[in-house]
Amino acid sequence: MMKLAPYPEYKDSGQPFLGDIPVHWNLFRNGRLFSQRNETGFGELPILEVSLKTGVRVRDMENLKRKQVMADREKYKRAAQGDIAYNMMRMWQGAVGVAPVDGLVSPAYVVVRPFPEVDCRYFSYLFRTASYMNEVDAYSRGIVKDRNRLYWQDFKRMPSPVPSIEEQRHITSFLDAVGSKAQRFIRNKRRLIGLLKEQKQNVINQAVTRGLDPKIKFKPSGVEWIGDIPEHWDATKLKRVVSFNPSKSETRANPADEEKVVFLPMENISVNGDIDCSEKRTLSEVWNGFNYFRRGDVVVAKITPCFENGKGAYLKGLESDFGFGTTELIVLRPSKAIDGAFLRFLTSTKQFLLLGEQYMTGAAGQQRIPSDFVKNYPIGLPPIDEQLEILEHIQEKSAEIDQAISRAQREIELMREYRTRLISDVVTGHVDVRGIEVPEIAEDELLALEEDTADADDEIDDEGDMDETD
DNA sequence: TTCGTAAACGCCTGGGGCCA
DNA sequence: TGGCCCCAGGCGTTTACGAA
Repeated sequence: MMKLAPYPEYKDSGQPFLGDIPVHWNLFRNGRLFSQRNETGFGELPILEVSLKTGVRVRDMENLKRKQVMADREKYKRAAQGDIAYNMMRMWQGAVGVAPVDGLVSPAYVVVRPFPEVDCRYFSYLFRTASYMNEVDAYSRGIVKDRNRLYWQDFKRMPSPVPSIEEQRHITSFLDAVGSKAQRFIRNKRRLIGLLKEQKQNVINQAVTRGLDPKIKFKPSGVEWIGDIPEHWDATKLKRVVSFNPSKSETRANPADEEKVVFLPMENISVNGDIDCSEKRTLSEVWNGFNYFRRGDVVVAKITPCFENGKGAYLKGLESDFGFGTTELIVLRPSKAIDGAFLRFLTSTKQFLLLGEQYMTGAAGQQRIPSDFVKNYPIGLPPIDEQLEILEHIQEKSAEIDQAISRAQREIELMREYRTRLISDVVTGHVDVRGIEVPEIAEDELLALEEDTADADDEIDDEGDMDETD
C-alpha cells in the first residue's frame, strides 16, 4: 500500500460532512456543476438501468431476468453518454452512475448534464462515498426511509467539493488504477480460497477413501470409480454398517406429550455440518409427518440443491436426546463398525455427491437422491481405531487450511476497507495524489473493474461460492 | 415410506397508478 | 410534478400435501 500525504494547505469547507478541503478547491452547489436533462421522444435509443450494484449500464433486453413493463418509450428520458443518471428513490443508497452510451432511462430517474469544468467519473466516485450518501439521505424526502427520494430541486442544492478539471481527471485515473489493482488482489485471494477449499476436500477424500499410509498394500475395491483400497479394509456397502430411517417407536415417548424436542428444518442444517438446535416443537406437533432421529445419527439432505451442496450433519451435538426434522432428510444410524463423524465425511466426499447427482430422480429442479443409492453406496471401511486416527488427521489438516482461508478472507476485507477509505479520502481532498504517476489501464480492464466493484460488496460473506470464470 | 409436484416464501430490482 | 403506495416478476430454496 502506498504512502499518501495530505495537501499542504486546507480551508474550512463549512460543511460538517466534508470538514476541511484543500485551499485551492472550490465548494459548489450541484446546480452550479450540472443542469437537468429532461429530453423525451428518443424511442429508438437503448434502455439504460441504474442499480445499486452496477451503476448505469445498458439493459440486456434479450436476456431479461424479469419482464419489464415499459409503458411508452417515447416518455423515457434521454441520457447522453457521459451524463450522470440516478435513481431518485435509491440515490441515498448509491444508485448513481455515468451513462456509458446515449440511452433512455425511466421517467422516475434524474439525468444531469455536466458543465465543462466537470468530469462525471470524479463525481460518480464522490456520490458513492458513505459520507456523501448520508448527505443525500438528509436532502431526500419521503415518509419512510426506504422511500426517500432525491429530487432535482434538492440535488442541485447539495454542496460538492470541486478540484480543477485537470485534477478531477487525475483523481479519476488514479482511483481507476488503484481499483484495478485492488480487484486483481481480491481476485487472486478468491482463487486462493477456492484452491484451499478444494485442498481441504481432497484431504478428506484421500483420508476416508485411501487411509493415511500410502506405503501399505492396496487391493481392488471391486468398484471402478473407487479404485483400490487398503488391503486390510473391508469393501462393503453403507447398508451393512448403517441403519436407515430408524423408527420413532424406540423413544417410547407419548406422541400426545407436550414435551419439546429439537426440530431441524433444512435451513437449520449448514453445508459444513453445523446444526442450529434453537427451534423446538412439541411431540404432538411433529410426531406425524416428520423425520425422526436421535443424538449421534447422521442426516443427509436428499432434495436438490441441498444434496448437491453437501448439506448434512453428524448429530453429535443435538440438544435433546432425539428430535425431528424435515422429511427431506435421510437419517443414517451408524453401527458399532463405523464412527458417526467418519460416516458424515463419507457422505460428504466429492465422489458421493458427484455420483449421487447422476442417480437423482424426479422432475428437473426438484430431484431427490433415492435412498437405494445411499444404501448400496460402496465404501472401503477401515477398523474403528483407524477411523479415529483418520478423523484426528482430518481435524488437524482442516484446522491449518481453515486458518489460511480465514487469513485470505480477512485480507480481502482489509483491501476493500482500504479501497473504500482511499476513494473517500481522495475525492474529499484528505490526501493529495497530484504527484503520483498513474499507470495506464486497458479499457477492458476498466470495464471489468466497474462490474467487479459493484459485485464485490455482495460477495463479502460468501467468498467460496463465487464463479471463478475469469 | 417414498416420491412427485405445487405452492409458499424471501429477496431483489424496478415501474406504474392515483391523487393533490 | 411531487408524494405516496402498491404491484410485477424472476429466481432459488424449502415446505406441504397427496398419491403410490
